[in-house]
Formats: sequence, C-alpha cells, structure tokens
Amino acid sequence: MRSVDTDDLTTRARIRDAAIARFGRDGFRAGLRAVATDAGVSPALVIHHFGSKDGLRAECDAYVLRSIRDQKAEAMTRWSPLQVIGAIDDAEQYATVFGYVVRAILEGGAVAATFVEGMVADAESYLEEAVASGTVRPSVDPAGRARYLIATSVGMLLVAQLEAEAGRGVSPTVDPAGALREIWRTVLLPGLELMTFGLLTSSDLLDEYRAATDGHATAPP
Amino acid sequence: MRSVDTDDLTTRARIRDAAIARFGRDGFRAGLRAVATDAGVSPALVIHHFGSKDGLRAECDAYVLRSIRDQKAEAMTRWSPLQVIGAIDDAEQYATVFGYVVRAILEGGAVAATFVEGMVADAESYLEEAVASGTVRPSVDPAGRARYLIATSVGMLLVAQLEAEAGRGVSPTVDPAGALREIWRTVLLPGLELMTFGLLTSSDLLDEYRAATDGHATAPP
DNA sequence: CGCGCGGCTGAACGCGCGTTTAGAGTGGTG
DNA sequence: CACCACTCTAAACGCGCGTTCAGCCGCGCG
Repeated sequence: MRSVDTDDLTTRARIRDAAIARFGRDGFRAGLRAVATDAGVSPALVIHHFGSKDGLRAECDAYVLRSIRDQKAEAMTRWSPLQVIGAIDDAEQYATVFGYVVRAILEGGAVAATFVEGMVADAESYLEEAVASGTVRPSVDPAGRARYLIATSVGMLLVAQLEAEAGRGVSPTVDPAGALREIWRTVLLPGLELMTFGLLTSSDLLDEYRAATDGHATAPP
Repeated sequence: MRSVDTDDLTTRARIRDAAIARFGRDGFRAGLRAVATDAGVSPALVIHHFGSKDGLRAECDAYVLRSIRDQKAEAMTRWSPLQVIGAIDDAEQYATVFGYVVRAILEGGAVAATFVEGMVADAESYLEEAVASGTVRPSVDPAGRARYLIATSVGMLLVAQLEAEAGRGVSPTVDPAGALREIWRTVLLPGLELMTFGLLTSSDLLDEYRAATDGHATAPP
C-alpha cells in the first residue's frame, strides 16, 4: 500500500505503480506510452515485463485486490461505526488505489465484480452482527438489504466521480479522494437521517407491494 | 420516442437513431464505421451530415434529452407512486433511449450532468409535495435528501448495468431494460423496507454526528 | 579474461480510427 | 438542354495505438 517515492522499487513494481496511478486517473484508455513515461522507462520495457497491456492490467488488478483485502481485514477488526464515518479523512492515503477501484468499476472488469461482491458479503455479515446486537433493525431479506445498501453506496460514489469530472474538462484529472470527501460531506446527514427514520410515514406502500406479490403481512417495526 | 423501422425517416434521422442505439449498446468508443454500417450508409456521409463524431454525439445528446423531457412531463402528471413502481415493465419501450442515458452517465458528459440534475430537481419538488401531504417525513436538509436519493438510485442502476456486463464477455451487448428489471426485482423489497422503517433502531448515530458538527438537536420522528 | 544473459532502448510495423478529398448519381430550375 | 445544388460513396491520409525487432549495455560466472 505504501506508494513509496519510486526509487528503491524494482523497475517492474515502479511500472505497476505508475500504471495504477495513471489508469486510476485517466481510465484504461490511457496509453501504454503514458504509463511508460510516468515510470521513466520505454514502452517496449512495459511489454517486456508484462507481455501485453492486458497483462499489465491483470497485474494491477491483482495487486489492488490484494491491497484491499489486507486493508479491509485490518479495518474490520479495528473500527467502530463512528470511526468508519470519520475514516474518510484518511482517504488521501489510499487515493491511488481508491481511484483505480473507482475506474475499474466504472469501466467494468474483473476487479469491479470481485470488489463489489466482497463488499456485499462483508456488509451482510456485518449487518447480521448489528441486528444481533440490536443496533440495526432485522429485515425480511437480509441478503437483499446488504446488496441494496452496497449497490446504492457504490453507485453514489460513481455518480459523485462522474459529476466531479463533468465539472472539469473532457480529460478528467479529478482527485478521487477529494471527490469522495466532497460527496460524503453533502450526503452524510441526509443518509443518516434516512437510515434512522426512514423516508415514509406509513408502511402502506410496503404493505401494498407485499400484498401484491405474496401473502405475508408486514412485520411491525 | 418511436424508433420506427427506419425506412420512412430522413437519412440524417436514420443515422442519428442508429448512433443512439449503437452508442447505447457499445459505448462511445464504438466506431463511426459501425454506426454507418448500422444505418446502411458510408462513413463519409456521417461526417457530411454531422461535421464530426462529436457533432453526431451532440445531436444524439440533444435528441435524447428532448425525448426524456417530453416523456417525463407526461409521467409526472399521470402517474401515482405505485404506478411508478410498476412502470419499469414498460422499460422495453424506451430501451434504446434508456441505454443511451446509462452509457452517457457511465462515460460522463453533458447529458449525464443535465439528466442527473433534472432528476434531483424533480425529486426535490416531488418530495416537498409528499411531505406536505404527509406521506413522507420532513427532513432537516430536503435538498440534500433529494440529491442523496437520486444519487443512490442512479448509482444502483450503474452498478446493475456493470454487473450485468461483467457476467458477459468483454463486449457487453447487454439489454439495459432487462438489467434494470432484474435489479429492480431483487432490490425493491429491501428498498421499500428501508424507506419505511429505516435501518437503525435508535437515533444515537445521528445524534452523535450532529452533536459533533453543530449544536442542533435531533428533531423527533 | 571472455561470454552469455537479462534489463533495457530506438525504431519500426500493422492496424483501426476520425477525417478529407474528388467525384459520381440525381432531381429541380433557368 | 445546360447548370446547379444536393446526397452520397470509394479511396486515401495522418495519427496514435499496442506490439515487435534487433541490438546495446553491464554484471556475474566459468
């Protein structure tokens, strides 16, 4: 995770880091020559080490996923909910990896699916704990709820990134961590409010829907 | 909105429709030659009519935005909330335009921002009405809540599209309406549940957060 | 020492892109 | 008829991409 100042690293690793940064910033449409220049090497050397551009991307994917896995393991054991809320301030630390993930999700691919699925699974187990401990309401469809929460959260992230890009020119060069913190700031309060009180004043809509789909009654809150 | 079977249309319009369909399916990386072939004309003619690929895209953007505006005006006056919930079944009808919008949001650009801002504005006024009529809880930050709801909804859509693509090969060719209906089906119940009851059992988190940011007290539900 | 081998480069190749150019076909107008 | 405006095409151009190729350096080993 430490994206050291390049000098003591293998050339291979330097190229990989440069690629992660460049791909995260400009997307995978970024040229091999740009990556090579960033890393201070010739385009041919990139191919020499990784076989092809796809090979390079695969290595970036793997590295990023590994970084995330390590980071997540630590976070899951160390943090409280409120710490998580505040943790976004540390986002700069993970800015390049974070940017890469956002881009990977935006442009589709292996990391995207793996990442999202991992998040869903984590959310599910975490919610289960929270329900058991009484801080979170039970659900008729815990798995669906976990997926819903993750899909909306990740999606909100994408929208934030896209709006930040739309504000600038055609070529993005948007700081992902900054965009994240920005959206977080504008959205945290409404989000918390919604999570606390819900949106609707009655369960009529829910009842109607459930009546229309099957015969169950709404569990009381 | 009627994407008629191509024959009685101006060649210009035929190219435009082909471009909307092709861009919606494959993204804007799709080649001019592909669009030309779809429309049954030569690549040069596309340039002749629209000046450049960007010109073509601009025309597509404008046309799609106009379609949406018309469609939305009608929907806003005609539909009830429950009808809106069920309206997704009609999605196939607007499949090409819908696909184009999803792609436009995914790849960033003018339509994306306009579309999302329009949705936010609509949501805000709609929520205001609903609050007045007592079906929706008031919020300390109505504008923020509207933005939150739209960002999460749109974002969920993007995630759905991306996951659908990840399931297929590299070249997507995913039916956007189908992907939408799929995600809708798996997500509607958890969503409604969340909107009705909220997620948390107490307002502690919200209180803590608000205490940490300013001095206001939490409004009782 | 000599020799090979891996890291590394500059130059080139082929390809597909958006775009340009020159001109053919066609229909309306003096 | 001659002329023109307009739609439309085939062919080519230039560019940037990913990739290949032939060869240069420097270090460790027999």
